[in-house]
Amino acid sequence: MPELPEVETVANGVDARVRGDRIEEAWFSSKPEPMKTPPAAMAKALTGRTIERVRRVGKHIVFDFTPAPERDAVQRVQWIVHLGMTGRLVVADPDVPRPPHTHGVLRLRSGRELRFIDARRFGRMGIHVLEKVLDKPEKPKDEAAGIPGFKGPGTEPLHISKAEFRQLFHLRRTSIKAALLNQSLLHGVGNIYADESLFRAKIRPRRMAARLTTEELDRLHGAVQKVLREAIRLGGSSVSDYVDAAGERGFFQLRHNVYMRTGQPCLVCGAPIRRVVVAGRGTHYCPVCQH
DNA sequence: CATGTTTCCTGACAGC
DNA sequence: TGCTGTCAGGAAACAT
Repeated sequence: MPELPEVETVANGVDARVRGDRIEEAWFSSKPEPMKTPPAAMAKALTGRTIERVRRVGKHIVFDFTPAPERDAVQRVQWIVHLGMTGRLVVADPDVPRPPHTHGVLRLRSGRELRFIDARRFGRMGIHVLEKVLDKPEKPKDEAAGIPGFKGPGTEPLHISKAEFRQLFHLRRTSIKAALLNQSLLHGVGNIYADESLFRAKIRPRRMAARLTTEELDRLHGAVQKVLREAIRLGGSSVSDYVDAAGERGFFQLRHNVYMRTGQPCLVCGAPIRRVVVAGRGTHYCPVCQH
């Protein structure tokens, strides 16, 4: 399931393939509304735009378009895609048959197609309208993220400082696992990387966030960043059917210490990995290494 | 507001 | 073989 490293991999792959390309035609299925923006309105907003850049914000994929003064005067937009659980963005030649559950197709000037495929339809996409950007030419208030326009709900885990990280969690009266999954706090950590980070920080998932010591929070901060960076380097984790824009699988699943390793020996101490449900999610941890 | 619970959706897989 | 039932899980909607 796509979390920050997978989304980053997909966004980079799509960017490399469609940057500078022009959207000649857009189509979206009108199945039980997988979109925040109605399909027809979204197609209209995208048609004729030239893709300037594709990038990741939290678990969202953001499409920026090259300035088009006349259209922008009416409304400047970005296209936001969330892959949900099984969503895939794939660049393909039109003669390659569209797989089942294809819910969106952008026909590009290069002749290729950008396709959105999503079996479970937990994915979401929509048009993000930027506010009056023309009047105020891009004040770079978000220099760290370097991003005008769409912002995720929470803080970027790769950029957050130790102090900020402590502050985010130290008053939370909920399990640290639930807090890590809360996207309005940290934006991008999902079930896999929450479990893997907690293992590396040697913290049990059910511990209440507010009861963690400063050292533990600092350890967790380091673990989250390390795990995410390493996963990005390996192209993400391919557990169910995740693939990048070229259809390639990632390799971080080979480095998992606990996720989906229930009953198997801990790679550090040999104790069997335990699985419980926390915050409604399957949660994996080592009962010996984690306290 | 903060936190917990339910819902959406379908492929995969267990059990008969 | 083929059917039925259960489960997974991100995030929004709803409930407490």
